[in-house]
Amino acid sequence: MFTHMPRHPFSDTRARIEKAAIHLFVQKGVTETTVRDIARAVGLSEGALYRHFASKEELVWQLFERNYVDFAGRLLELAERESTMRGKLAAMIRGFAAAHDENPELFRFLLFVQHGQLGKLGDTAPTPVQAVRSVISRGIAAGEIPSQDVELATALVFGVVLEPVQFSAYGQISPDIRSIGDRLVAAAWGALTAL
Amino acid sequence: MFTHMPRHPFSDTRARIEKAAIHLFVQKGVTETTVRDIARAVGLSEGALYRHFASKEELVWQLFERNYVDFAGRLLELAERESTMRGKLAAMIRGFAAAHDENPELFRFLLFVQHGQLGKLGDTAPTPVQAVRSVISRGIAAGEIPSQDVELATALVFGVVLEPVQFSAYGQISPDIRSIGDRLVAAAWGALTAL
Amino acid sequence: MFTHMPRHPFSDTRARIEKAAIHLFVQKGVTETTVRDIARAVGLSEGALYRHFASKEELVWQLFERNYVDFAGRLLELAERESTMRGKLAAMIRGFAAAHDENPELFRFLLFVQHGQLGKLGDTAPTPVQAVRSVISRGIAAGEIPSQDVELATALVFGVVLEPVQFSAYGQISPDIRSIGDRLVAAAWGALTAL
Amino acid sequence: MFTHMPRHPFSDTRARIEKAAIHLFVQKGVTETTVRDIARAVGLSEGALYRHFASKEELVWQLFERNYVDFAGRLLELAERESTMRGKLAAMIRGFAAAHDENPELFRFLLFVQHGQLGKLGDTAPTPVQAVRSVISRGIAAGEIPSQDVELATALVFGVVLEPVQFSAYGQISPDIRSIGDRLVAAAWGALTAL
DNA sequence: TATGAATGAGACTTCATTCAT
DNA sequence: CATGAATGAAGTCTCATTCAT
Repeated sequence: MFTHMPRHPFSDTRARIEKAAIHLFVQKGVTETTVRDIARAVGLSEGALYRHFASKEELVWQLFERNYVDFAGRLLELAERESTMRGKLAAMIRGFAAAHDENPELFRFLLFVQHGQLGKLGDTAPTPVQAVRSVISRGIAAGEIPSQDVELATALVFGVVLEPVQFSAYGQISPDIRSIGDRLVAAAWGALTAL
Repeated sequence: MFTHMPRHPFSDTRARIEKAAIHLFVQKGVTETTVRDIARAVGLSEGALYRHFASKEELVWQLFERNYVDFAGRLLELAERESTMRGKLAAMIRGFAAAHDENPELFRFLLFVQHGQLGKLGDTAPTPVQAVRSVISRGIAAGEIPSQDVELATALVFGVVLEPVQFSAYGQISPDIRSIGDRLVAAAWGALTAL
Repeated sequence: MFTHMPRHPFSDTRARIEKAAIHLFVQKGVTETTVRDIARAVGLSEGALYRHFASKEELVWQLFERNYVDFAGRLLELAERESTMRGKLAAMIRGFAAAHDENPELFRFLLFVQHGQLGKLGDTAPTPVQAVRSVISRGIAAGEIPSQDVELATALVFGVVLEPVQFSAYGQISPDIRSIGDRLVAAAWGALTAL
Repeated sequence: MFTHMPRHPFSDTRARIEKAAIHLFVQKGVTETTVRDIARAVGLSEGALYRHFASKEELVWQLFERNYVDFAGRLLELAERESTMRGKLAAMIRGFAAAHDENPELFRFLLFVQHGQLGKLGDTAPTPVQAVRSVISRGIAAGEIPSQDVELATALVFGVVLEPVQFSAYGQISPDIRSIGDRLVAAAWGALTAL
């Protein structure tokens, strides 16, 4: 009772390209993924891709920028709902876990594969790093968190959250990061307060 | 009656190639580094490189395997000198810091650039991951560390140690990781014991 | 009770395509002009162009053939009105100037961009070259023009007329070629009679 | 009694590439000539060409610039040897003819195929156009040539010289331009002085 | 007629690797 | 051991043309 893919109207081609690209980028790396790889995965000719993206580089960049900024926004929203700094930090950590579990490949693409591109994002664009740093900074100012190097503290939180995700990619650790959310929050807090 | 540089015997050419290769691999990525890049950096012709390495892939692999296993060995040695699990863990974390500070590019190459190759190392080869996991595992058995998922605990320690190194590559955090050794040890312990 | 632009009848779409094509062909060259370029310039989709022309090559060819033969006809007519060979030659030179000034891009397209296609025009088709050659030939026979190689003489006349047009495309010389008609006639005659 | 092409020493590969390229560029046009065409003509792989030229564009540009400036220099030298302006002009016209006859394809490449690139040559670089214009300008100042628009006069000379070369490419006119040198000189002078 | 996504051939270029010298 | 021209496969991208809508 459904028709077989409309030709153009509201075509989801672009979305399919993006999904396939992210999958391949995470699996093999960006440079190692050829345009042909993507085209095949989508079931399209190579040339057809260029109707949707100006270049491979552009595709990579758009994929990163849009989603990275979106993710940062999500984190900021989650933090705003909480009043204490600990609450904000916990909410953001659970936000990381949720983002990962909803779309593990996108998460990996943003946080691992393309994290090197971070420098290209204008200084004003909101980033997850800034979101976390800001809360830590205010937590220290408010006396909720022991006085310490803010940058290092931010790194510790990121390490506690991201490394388990890395490990989960190699087995052993469950890919269901949300289920260990409490543990990650506790660990992050433990790392921040153990001086 | 004076000695010239010896012609070939114990030539340091190979070492110079390795150093240049690691530098470029860390800076631009392995795939993005061409054989010509390496040849130029060493001041050698492209063809000449193949007298020293069978292929680019081989070069990468040897660079990784030898140094990774060496590093694992160093960590094990450091751990052996300590009696308590906490002591062993602290020694290994300081070992990470020392290894980084001695040769930051090699450290990054092993832990970030090529960590994906980990799977290719036969299961029996000693690795830093195993070294840390083993100590944590025994620490839990000995009651020194609260009972918990060993794999996740290992990931937490790695995160606490590696993420600050990542951050240091982008500025802000000092590249002198040894100087924050105590802080990293405390943070790792805090993460492990905060349940 | 008012007329809208008629839908298709005598649609000027084809004319707009031709004009845009010539403009681009002269500006960037035929090969360098893409079908998409033309479509955009006309404000039409790429596919739609193919309702008007079977192929890009066809478009180029028709543009050349039709206009080139028309131009030759015009020259012949102008020549016929004069009785002396010098008069005919002068009329034709002024015909070149007039044709240029009326539509410089078309003129350039015919005489510069596509002059290489001349060979494809069946030997019987009238061409500007034949028109000029014929008059010179008869002028020599009639003793009005000194005896000389007809082909070379034809080339000289073309050179005297076309090169100023070329120069006018790069500035310096006024694009109003008609205004230097007398000078061109004199120069051509000078070249033909200076032996 | 001769060896079969030395491998590298004083290899003439570059010269062979240039010759083949010019031949093809003149025959089919620059855009219409593919790198593969050139490679085949030289008996080389496509990739090998890039050891000798950074890009097709670079090849075209170098071919044009170097030879065009050389040619201009030659003309200037020829002109210097004469004292009268008419003598200088005649010498230059014979210089055009000689340059053509020595290497017709190079001549065509410079004067027809790539003459559009003229604008890319810094304003200071000597060009054949400048050489001719300068002599005409001085000839007018000296009263040897009737007063007239210098730019137009330059165009007339170029037309008288170049158009016969164009015609010779299509047959009829002999490709031996030197043999009609006197005629061209006379025609040019006739065009300049017929007011 | 018009649209615009899609195709497929082919263009330019890069690069790991080989090999005669 | 070293050189560097050469190869051949592969990669990114363009473009004339087709076709379902």
